[in-house]
Amino acid sequence: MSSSLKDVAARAGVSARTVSNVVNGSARVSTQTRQRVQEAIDELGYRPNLAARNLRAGRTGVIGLAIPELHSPYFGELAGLLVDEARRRSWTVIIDQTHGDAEAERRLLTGDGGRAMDGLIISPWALEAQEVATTARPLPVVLLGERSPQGLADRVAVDNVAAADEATTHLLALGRRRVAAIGLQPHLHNGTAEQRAEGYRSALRRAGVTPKPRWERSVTSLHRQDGARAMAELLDGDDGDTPDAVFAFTDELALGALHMAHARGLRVPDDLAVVGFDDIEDSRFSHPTLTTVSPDKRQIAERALQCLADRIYSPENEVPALDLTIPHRLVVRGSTGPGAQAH
Amino acid sequence: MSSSLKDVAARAGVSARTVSNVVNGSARVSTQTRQRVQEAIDELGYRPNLAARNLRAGRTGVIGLAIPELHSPYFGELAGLLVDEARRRSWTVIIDQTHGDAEAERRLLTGDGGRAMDGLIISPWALEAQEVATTARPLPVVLLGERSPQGLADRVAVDNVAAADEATTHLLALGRRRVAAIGLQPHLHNGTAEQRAEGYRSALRRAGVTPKPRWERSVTSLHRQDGARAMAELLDGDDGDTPDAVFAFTDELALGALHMAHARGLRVPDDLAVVGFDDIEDSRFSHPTLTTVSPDKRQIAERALQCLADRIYSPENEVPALDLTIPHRLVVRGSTGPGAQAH
DNA sequence: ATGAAAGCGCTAACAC
DNA sequence: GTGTTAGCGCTTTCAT
Repeated sequence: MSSSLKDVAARAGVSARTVSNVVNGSARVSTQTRQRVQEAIDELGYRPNLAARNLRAGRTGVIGLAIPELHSPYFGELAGLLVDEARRRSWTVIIDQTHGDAEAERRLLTGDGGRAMDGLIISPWALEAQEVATTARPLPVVLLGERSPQGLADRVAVDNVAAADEATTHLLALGRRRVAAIGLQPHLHNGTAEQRAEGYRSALRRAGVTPKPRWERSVTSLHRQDGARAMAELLDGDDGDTPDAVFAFTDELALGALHMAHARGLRVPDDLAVVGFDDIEDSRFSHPTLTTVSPDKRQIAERALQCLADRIYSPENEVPALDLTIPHRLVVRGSTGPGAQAH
Repeated sequence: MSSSLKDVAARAGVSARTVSNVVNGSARVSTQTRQRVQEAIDELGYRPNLAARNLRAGRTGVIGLAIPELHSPYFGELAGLLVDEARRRSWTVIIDQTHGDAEAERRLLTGDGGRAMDGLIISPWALEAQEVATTARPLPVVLLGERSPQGLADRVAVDNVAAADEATTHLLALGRRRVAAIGLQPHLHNGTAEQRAEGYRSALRRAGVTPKPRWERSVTSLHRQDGARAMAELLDGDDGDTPDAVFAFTDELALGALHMAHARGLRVPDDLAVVGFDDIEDSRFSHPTLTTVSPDKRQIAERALQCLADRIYSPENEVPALDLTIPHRLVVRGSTGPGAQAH
């Protein structure tokens, strides 16, 4: 098997203590001894055993990342940024996909891993934010997304209501009046959908447009095919009152809607203007390119890790839970670009 | 702090041994004792400490997953499947993004983690497969992708040459003769690009078409913008000899090419037929939908985990390294669909 | 500047 | 069926 600290000590003719000091660069060791120890380390190919180190230190250097789905572009991009940022801080990331399942979300929180991690970043779908916060205790947790833990834990999110309002207002400013929304999720008490719907409605009302229930389409999940299906429902309306604009609550939904619009022979943006939410990579290359709300994902990742670091390294600072709002901006592209002005 | 096995033992009035047995369900324990212990566990909210368990058992229950980039759809989808499959086998996954950087790839192999994992799944970009295999020793490793470790470790991949040949042959069968390729990476000695180029050329030759250097476009990375740039180069050819078909080595490249073709006013598939590789979700909803080579990703994930499990749990079986070829199929969609027949 | 030794929480070999 | 005990490899007080 592989060699231990004791082996190194024996080989270098010093005590374990000294080897430990060399490895951790902690106390002062004479240059001569250090060199001898280093040689022994190299010769033996010694690697400190993390399990033992953690057992002693009571800290693992590992954080958990619980995310609904890795394959969706938004979460894929976010996970990538979070992993990189964690690495910068010398943390290892264990990742888990919850698929929005309550049991799966609880699994990590109840420490199924057994103090296997120092902290957790979670984007809950099924669980109430408050349940997440209380269940996790005393594990430091940062929540990502719309559901507020009401001061029981740190949270990082964009202002969804404002962002949805902006997106809708943008469509209205083009002169569109029959503005539909795709992405409600009444079966989930999902803050995301609710907040975006709220922003959508408030923008309509401010413009003097009465929200129309038929134009608010629900979806089961947030993927392209759900968007395509919802778009089909909108176009199949028998009252001939089809929308001239759509605000989709995610880019994936918007791309699905775009797909269906093409299939039905609609011209985008002339016949139908479309706005999405997330600014995933695809949206910059779709046909037409997609106007979308762009949250600052990098900042989400950085702030989330910063919060976690503060909780882990300074638990004694009983700082009240933070609620960080990350900036976003509306990126105007082809799907509402030139040609989108209503006639 | 949290309670230990010893605390539980004291509270239940039994020895540590018995508690351990209850927790692990190992030896037989009288129903009465078990119940008493269970109560103590519940009351104290006891959770076994993983670090200690690992230290004893010499096994961590953790596997590593080293992937170039989480944000790219192909790797995002694959990572999702791998994580789910690992979970099914009760493994925890620590994830790392290498960004195709040699140092980053080596980091995990040299056990920077310090036996922090029982095995590793890696999709190398920078490192030679053989270096990966030898550096990792004695850590069990499964390689994903095109570079062969020459029997030094297990590998799971699709037959790239055959797949690229099929894709190209499909374009030729439509009557196209000016078939370009996008995605060569001469600066990387990347098996992927080389093998796909080989399949592309062999298909051309078999059809009596002489491969033309100008039609083989190199890219820096494999993303949409690289595909768009390469497409622009092809269309900017001053000899008027522009291609009537493109085989892109990844779907992302193909989608970028599609984007540029639209921008230049080309009709796809009429003016230009396009085939990609990977079958990412976007390709089913792009405009037009993308014909692509679809590797069986789920099977890649399952087989990779199976290999790893065999090495970890039965290291004594000195089974020679496996080289598993995963099935793929050509999925024909709009980008080479009706209308693609050459005139 | 270095050594000796205790002990982190757990499992398993050995008793009974 | 259950108790006792010896470490797993490391860090860290207490000595020297």
